[in-house]
Amino acid sequence: MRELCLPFSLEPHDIRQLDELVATRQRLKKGDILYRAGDSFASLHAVRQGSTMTTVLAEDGREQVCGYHLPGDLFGLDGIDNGRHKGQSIALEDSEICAVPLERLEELARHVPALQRNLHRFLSREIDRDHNIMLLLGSMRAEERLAAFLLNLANRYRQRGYSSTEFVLRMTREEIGSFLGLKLETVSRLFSRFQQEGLIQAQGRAVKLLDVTALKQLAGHRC
Amino acid sequence: MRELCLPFSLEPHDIRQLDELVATRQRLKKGDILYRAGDSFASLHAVRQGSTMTTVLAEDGREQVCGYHLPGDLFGLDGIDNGRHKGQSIALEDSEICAVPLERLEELARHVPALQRNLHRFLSREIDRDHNIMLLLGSMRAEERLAAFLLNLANRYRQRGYSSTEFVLRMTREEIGSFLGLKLETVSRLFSRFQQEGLIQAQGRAVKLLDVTALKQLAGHRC
DNA sequence: CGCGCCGTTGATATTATTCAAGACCAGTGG
DNA sequence: CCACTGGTCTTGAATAATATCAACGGCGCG
Repeated sequence: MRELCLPFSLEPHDIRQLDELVATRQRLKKGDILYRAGDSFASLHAVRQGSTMTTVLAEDGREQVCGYHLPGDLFGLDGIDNGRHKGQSIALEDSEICAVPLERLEELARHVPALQRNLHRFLSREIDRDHNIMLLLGSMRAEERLAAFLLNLANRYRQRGYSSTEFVLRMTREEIGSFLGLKLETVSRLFSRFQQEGLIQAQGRAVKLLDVTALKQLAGHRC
Repeated sequence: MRELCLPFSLEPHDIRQLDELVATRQRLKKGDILYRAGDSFASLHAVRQGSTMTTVLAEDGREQVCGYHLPGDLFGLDGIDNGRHKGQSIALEDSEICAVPLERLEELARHVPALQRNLHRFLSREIDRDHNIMLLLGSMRAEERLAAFLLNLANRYRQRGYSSTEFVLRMTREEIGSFLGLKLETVSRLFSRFQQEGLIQAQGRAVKLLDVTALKQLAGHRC
């Protein structure tokens, strides 16, 4: 959990207590579902290894990808409200996920103000993140969305000490499309076009960013 | 504050303490800005009378409406993260807004588990709400979005004891368009079409829902 | 009373989707 | 080892949805 936001600036003693909370450490295979809509909610989840994707489903079956989570990310907060998950979470590759029981986390937060604050910070960041995605979905064109998506990934890989210009996507074109509010063919065409224009080099899911400046310009400096 | 979610199931004594927190009660005129992006953040806000709209801005000036807040709604949680608001909030009509200092709310939440839980519930609901908007923006067509928007308002007016079928919008066509990821002309055309088809009756911002069933069908039962 | 914002509507342009065909690729079983 | 298969990805052509540009009417506010 050290890499997560929750322990930030906590006393060593409190960090130890927080570590003890992390009850289960679950291994998932690619495609495994961690929870479904309607499942009872009890814990936040943290990616330790691998990656996951969270989605919401409409009644008519349409699906919207809401999040793409890399190691160190915390997710699965929908459901605090009524104790039932609203969306679902699926492993994009073989992954290891930690569960943090909310009730015990709240208990600890009551005694450790810094932890309480970090938890709120985290929830607030999640809301900010969603607002940015709403901006993306509501007012950006297809090419701008993909550019923003790639730059967002670049930043997150950099933060984690990986190459920010060369990485392997774990989502299919269709999943990326769902995340960005586009159809898979549109995503595929954009990858081809970006490549033609020398912005990226891509073969399948392996991507290399060649012209980050141009991508930033496309994305409106939003990343 | 009684109508808000925070006091739900709290002891009278704790509710009194919560009431005392509500420090300022601010009057805003139509168009007044409550806070701007970058302003320092210290309080959550609650609508007591009137209505407000929260937006996020892109560097290039594009604006996305993220929320439309009616009396009883709590908003303005962006900014817990780093103490600065990420978006801005503007009054859509003459309004009265309460401020709830976060620090004191957190202090109280540490001693009142039910309040702590309600606060988390609220943050979680906000995230769910955003995910639903992402679903709307990412996978629904223009007419479906407007139908969902109108039904969402209908529900919220019903909850507040007002007519759920007849209300006055406080947003311009352009603001509705920004909220729904559409251009103002598209919104205007949809209002006209819905009227022609007998789904609604509208003149300007005064709206009457005539065929809620059909609207629900359009929105994919999402409301 | 007039000015400016707001809303409507039409014609046209642009963007993204849909439908369709085929290539590629990894994993499986013969 | 190879052929097969299902899922994924790419690409083209046609189509549909929405945006853009433009003009005008109306209402409300000063």
